[in-house]
Amino acid sequence: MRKRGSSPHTTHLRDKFTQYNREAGFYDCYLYWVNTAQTTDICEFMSRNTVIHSVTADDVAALAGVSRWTVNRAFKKDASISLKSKKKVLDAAAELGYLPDLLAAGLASDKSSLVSLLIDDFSNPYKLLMMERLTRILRTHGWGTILVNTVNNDDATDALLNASQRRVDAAILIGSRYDEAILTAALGARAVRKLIVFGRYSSHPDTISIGCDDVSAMNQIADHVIARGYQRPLFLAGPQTPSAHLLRQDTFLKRWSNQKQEKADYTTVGVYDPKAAYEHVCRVLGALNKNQWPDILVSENDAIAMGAIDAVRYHFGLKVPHDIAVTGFDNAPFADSPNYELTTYRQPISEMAEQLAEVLKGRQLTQKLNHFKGELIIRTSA
Amino acid sequence: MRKRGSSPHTTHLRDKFTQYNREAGFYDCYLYWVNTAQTTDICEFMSRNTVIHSVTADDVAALAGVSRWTVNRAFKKDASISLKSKKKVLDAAAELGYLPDLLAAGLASDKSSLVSLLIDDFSNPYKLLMMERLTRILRTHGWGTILVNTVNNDDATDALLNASQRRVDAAILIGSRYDEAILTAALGARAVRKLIVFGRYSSHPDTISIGCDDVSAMNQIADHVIARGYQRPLFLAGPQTPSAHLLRQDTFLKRWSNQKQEKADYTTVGVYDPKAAYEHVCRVLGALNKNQWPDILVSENDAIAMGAIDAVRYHFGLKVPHDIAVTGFDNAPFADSPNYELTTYRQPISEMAEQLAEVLKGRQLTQKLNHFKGELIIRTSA
DNA sequence: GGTTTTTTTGCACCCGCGTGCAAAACGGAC
DNA sequence: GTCCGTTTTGCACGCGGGTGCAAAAAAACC
Repeated sequence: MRKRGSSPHTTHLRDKFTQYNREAGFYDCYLYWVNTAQTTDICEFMSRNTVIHSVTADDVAALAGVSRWTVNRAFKKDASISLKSKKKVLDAAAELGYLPDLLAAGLASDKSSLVSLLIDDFSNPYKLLMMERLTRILRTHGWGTILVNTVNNDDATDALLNASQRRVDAAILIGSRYDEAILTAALGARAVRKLIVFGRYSSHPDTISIGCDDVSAMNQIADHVIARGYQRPLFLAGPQTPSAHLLRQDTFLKRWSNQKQEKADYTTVGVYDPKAAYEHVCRVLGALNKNQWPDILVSENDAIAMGAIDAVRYHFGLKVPHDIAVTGFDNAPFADSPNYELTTYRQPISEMAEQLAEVLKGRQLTQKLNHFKGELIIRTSA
Repeated sequence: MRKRGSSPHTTHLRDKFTQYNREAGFYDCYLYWVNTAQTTDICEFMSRNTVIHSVTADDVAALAGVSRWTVNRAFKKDASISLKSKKKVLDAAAELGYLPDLLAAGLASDKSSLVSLLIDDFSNPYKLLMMERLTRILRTHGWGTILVNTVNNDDATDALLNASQRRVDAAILIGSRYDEAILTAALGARAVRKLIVFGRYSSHPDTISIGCDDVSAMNQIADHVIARGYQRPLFLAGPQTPSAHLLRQDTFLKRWSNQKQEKADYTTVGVYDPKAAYEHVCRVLGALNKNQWPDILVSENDAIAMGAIDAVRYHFGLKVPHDIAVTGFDNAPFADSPNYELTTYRQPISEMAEQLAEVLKGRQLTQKLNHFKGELIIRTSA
């Protein structure tokens, strides 16, 4: 595709592009983009050029009259390079439409600037929000995000292997069911350099878990439920993975028994999926005498809460919160829809994602990675 | 990290791993995995080993007593290699826990086996479904998916540049607002080798668009609406991008006027977002005299339809479908929720994703990439 | 067994860039 | 102009594996 660094080739490229140089603003926009990683009108820049790939640092070096390594430095911040040659290089690069090849860079430096994001659960709309934040914020810090689908639990290790083949800098788990075995596998094999559990507590050693302070959050919810005078809560729990340690559930139950001197009940839905929650709630409430019914369903997250509301409203024909109230957790998309008006707790995902970027950079600013404070959002569902 | 192919090093690795060999089933599982790309219990395999990275083909070659290139062939299907040496190599590889490095392979072969998936819209739950299918199916065909967030339109070109830096084999657009400029930029600059618009029609030349037969689909919806006897439809349109060519909208309007000898009305929501649709419907219907009200809202997709239903039900206090009916398109998550019970059209995304894989492999089996047939799903909303 | 055909194997060279170090250029003081 | 300290620049070598071809080995044939 490209004859390497051959002088005629370079000359050819040069001829090809010099026609564009006369048009004003061309360089500026390119340089601006390179320097700031902001887009002004690169769009225009790109459409004017016909070959952007297969231009290597050698080509640029030849055109700029410097060595390849100087070209290199021009694109690397904090590199020792004189302003003069930096300008020369960037000019040449702009002329040729050169951009460093991240694949080669990754191979050479053993840093792929890629992370893989493992998700095992696409039925929870909250994941959409997490993906939006994570991809956006990680990219501003230079990381690409490989989305890995592990809906089958078996796939998870497979995916991890794949991740290791791609030399990702880290694997981020935002799933709900990952168990010890997977974590151990990933870490034991050093398939990934860093294993990060995001938005969820993990007690696994060597795993970095970034999440909000579930205890404080759940206590706020409990206090709210108590303050509103509810008497018979039923906690709807999600997947029972050992590493998550049932943190939200335990916290709620403990708080309740401390405050009310009586035990609160709970039931395990097992999946963070509105439909499953719907059916579970139908079954559980259906099996109960009316006088044993809860007056509030405290859900481990919004996905469950939504299913619960649907069940209360459509299966039993009752009113939320009048007959049975519901709380959630996450402030997922649709939580604010008029169908749900869910009282819930918002995790500060953006902050958490920023922290994640710091962790990836190796600067772990704080040890308190699981104590982000979010906010209780009170709507009409409870 | 690793001394390259040095004999003492290899011996060291060998020592390190031979202890595991005695345990039964170890090889088998590894070999099985390598050959079938299926996971049996690689999990266990991985956790037993402590170094999986930084084992190169050279190490394996040394251990197996063959050349590095033979090792290579053992991992490449359809390669010419004798069964005997393949076994030798795979045994050695299993012993060392070797896996080929995709980064290096990508650099050498100029195929990264990576695609980037550009999304500009995280508020439509349908995207969740598309991501699930695409990532899962592409992975079975060997591609990793880089998720690129382009919520800011400006970011799209930036993202495309980034994609080119990563040498992705293709960029897949599943956004809603990508306009000509971006497509042209991407193609003009050859920033990406292939530009694929998925789940949506694109008239742009050089762009491969894979989608269902919108015309046939929308006609089915129109016929259903007519058959049910609705008289005053209002079409709720999404973003007005030139390349999408308003296919669904035009189809519906045309069908209606052909069948009913009168024009149907439409209004432009502009975004595929339930909230925006909610407000838009409130505004539009609010400005109309009751006698001019539509009896059915035909929506360009489910995201809009959901917002429309919410507006009808909660803002105007009316019943769906009794007062105003609603149809959608996509059969997105939540379309079957009791809140919506949306009559909609399901696109065959799995089939489409398989077709995408074929396109990536360069075998474009059919020219009819925009004529997948889905199915009309009739629920209670219309 | 000798010869031809086919399969299998080995190898030089390349992919595009990073790293650490040594040489060169620069700049200021005398 | 010389000397010395400080930038700045150039370079050999490496990252791990892919490609096409030629040599070697195996198989087929007479």
